[in-house]
Amino acid sequence: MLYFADVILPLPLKRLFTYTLDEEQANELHKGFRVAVPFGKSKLYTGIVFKIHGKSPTAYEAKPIYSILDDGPVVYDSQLRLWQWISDYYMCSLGEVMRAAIPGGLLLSSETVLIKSESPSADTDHLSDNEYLIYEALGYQSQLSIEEVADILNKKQVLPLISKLVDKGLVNVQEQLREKYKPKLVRYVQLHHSYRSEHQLKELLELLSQAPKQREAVLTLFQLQGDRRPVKVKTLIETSGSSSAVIKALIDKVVIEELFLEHSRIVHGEKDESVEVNLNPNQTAALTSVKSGMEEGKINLLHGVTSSGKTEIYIRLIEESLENSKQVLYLVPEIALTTQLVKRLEKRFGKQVLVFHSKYSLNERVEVWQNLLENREEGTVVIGARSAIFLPWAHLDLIIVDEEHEVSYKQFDPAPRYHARDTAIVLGKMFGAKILLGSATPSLESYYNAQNNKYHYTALKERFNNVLMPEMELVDLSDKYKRKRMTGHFSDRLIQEIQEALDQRFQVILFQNRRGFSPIIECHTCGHSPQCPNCDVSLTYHQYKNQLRCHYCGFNRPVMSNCEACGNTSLDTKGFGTEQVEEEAKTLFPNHRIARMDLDTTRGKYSFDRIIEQFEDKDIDILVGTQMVTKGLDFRDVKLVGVLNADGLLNFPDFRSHERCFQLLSQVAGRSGRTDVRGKVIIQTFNPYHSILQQVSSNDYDTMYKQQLEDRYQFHYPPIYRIVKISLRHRQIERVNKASDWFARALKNALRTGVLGPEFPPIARIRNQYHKNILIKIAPAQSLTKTKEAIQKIENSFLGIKDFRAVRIVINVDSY
DNA sequence: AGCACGCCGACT
DNA sequence: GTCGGCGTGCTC
Repeated sequence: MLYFADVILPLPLKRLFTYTLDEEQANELHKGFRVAVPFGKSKLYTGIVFKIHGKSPTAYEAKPIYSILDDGPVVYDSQLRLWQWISDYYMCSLGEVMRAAIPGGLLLSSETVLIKSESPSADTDHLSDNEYLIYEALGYQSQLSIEEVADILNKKQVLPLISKLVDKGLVNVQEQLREKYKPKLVRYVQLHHSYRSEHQLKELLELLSQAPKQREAVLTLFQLQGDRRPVKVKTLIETSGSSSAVIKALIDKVVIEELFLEHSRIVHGEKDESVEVNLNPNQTAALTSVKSGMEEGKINLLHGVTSSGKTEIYIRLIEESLENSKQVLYLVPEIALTTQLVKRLEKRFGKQVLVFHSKYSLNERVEVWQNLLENREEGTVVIGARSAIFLPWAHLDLIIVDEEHEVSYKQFDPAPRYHARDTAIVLGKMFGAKILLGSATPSLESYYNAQNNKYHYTALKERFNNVLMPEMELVDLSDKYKRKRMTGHFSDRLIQEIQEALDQRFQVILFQNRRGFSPIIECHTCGHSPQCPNCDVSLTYHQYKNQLRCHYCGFNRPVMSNCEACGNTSLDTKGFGTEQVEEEAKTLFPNHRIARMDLDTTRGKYSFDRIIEQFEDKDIDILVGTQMVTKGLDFRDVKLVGVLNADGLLNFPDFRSHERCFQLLSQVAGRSGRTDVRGKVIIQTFNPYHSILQQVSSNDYDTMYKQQLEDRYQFHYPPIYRIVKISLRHRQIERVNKASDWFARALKNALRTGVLGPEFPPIARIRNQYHKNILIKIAPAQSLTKTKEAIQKIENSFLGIKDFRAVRIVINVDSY
């Protein structure tokens, strides 16, 4: 009997790869195990076993696997089914799903190393200089990596030289598997076993009477070691007041022995039994409604305005699942994963809380994964960003998708371009889990489903503790400019309100959805503005480094004082970002502490938390920020929120821009106000009569929904139609044009209707590559599966055309 | 995705 | 003459 394993490799390749197994391996190996397999020219990859069977491949001879890496599955069957669904639905390979799903730390990769041949032929005379250099280096070092060889020789292409050395029998090459995950080891000590009894100890202490420090350390260790457990070196040093030199001396004398124990990197917060979660009548009613929806087996949408207390409802539901030792997935958008929220859950659920998040290190993510594999039967709640859907769930009981409308739930690049909310729903269905989507401003998709009775809908319209909705004021910028009532980008109204809030010792949030100082530098004389050499965009001015940067390719260069086109010094800035707002605010309010929160100031793991903490502690009076400040923050003392310019949000060339503008502004607005003081929101705009801004200021979700839905009907967009975007790109504009024309024509032939383009996107060239998009709109009655099959077929023929093969194609299902 | 092979221009 | 640029093809 022959055995074969179909293996998923973490590569963007459509097919699986088949390897042979011997009898023993076939008995040990199962679906979902990791294996190391040779692939291509003598490289080892980590793969996941997808299927074990006895059908020999006919077209080629399968290679044997290199080794089995696990004694239990790392990915469960249900996970693999989810992978398959993602691969089918989002039109990507299983390998791409695998790469997104498995934490990098679990993927071993191999490295080719050079080692000295065991029986070196003495023939070193006929070596070239370079060959001799390498041969000599191997005399000092037992092995050399390819990179090291390249470094020694100071050139890139070294493989021909290496194969010459191999041919001459002087060196051998070997593949070495490298484990990336490293358990955290902590240094412990314990008394040597010959000093464990009191009698032995006494003798020892006498022996050490000449060394009081060591004596003291041994005594302390004996006391600490009461139950014979090893003691952390750190603890011993702290309690005994000795130094590491003393410890080392004792280890050298074999009085104590050192050992290293594995420690978990998962830090648990303290459970606080005294914290009570009391629901007000509105919340209780909402909870009852959600539960009735769950009993009907429906997906639930909880529409709760900011500060209405959705989290307490989540906590109640989580509690019930955990009491039954079930698992809960609590999805949040990346930037909403704040320490505040995690702490709150930890106080309630203690060690049952796990956090899974992209700012976590490779090792930390592996440990969360392993924790779920090892504690299958325990109640656990994982709070995580979108990739948490891939964790090895065993008995998922409840999925909460908070801020359900957030666009960041959709992965943009690379594949799989999945939507975490939609995928979570599929995952939930697989487990028969209860599903709750929560938002203050639901996506049109979810609200539409609720309206059509597909989802169970629950509204929570009152803010907690009867906090009033903030008062909204639209400020007409064109009028303010005309009447010279502007100071920089601040209108007199905004300055006045800020001053008032600050005088009353309240805090202020200023929102500008653009980082940097000002996007564009423009010459007043000739109108020229510096462009990126690689992309079709103007360079963005960043003051803190006095640099012009491209946000698309990262190109940067110093700022010149003269216009490079006409030589005049009449350079001026156009548009503005958070940096400039911060600077102007500092000039306007020199006696107050002002801080900025955007991508540039929150790069580190804790920098985000630090700013939040400072703001909470009232060490910051005015916080200037991008949309980061809109997420899940709960600040007690913010009275005023100022939106510097709402127009940038309205004018995005995207069918969702109005919806997104409403959501964003509603959320910033929600940051202001508290029980006794009504908050205030000032929105500066050139379009004060724009319907979206009117709807925001009157807090009218329903009108916004109706109007937007009408647009979506009329222009064939989601949630009525489905869309698939196909992007093509290549360095040569001609090739992109020809290829996309061909592709679009083939699509039009196959689908008849709903194919738009090809068209250049607003930024046609990025990183020296020309882009062109084709949009497919799929009518409600049209089969999604059949449409995708047609696209797939066309892509396959496309790849068969020599001239087109070099053109990159990206297919984005449900593109945002 | 990697990585080799093969074909071309530009330098020690 | 070699070095390294990229287009092309293959990986069980």
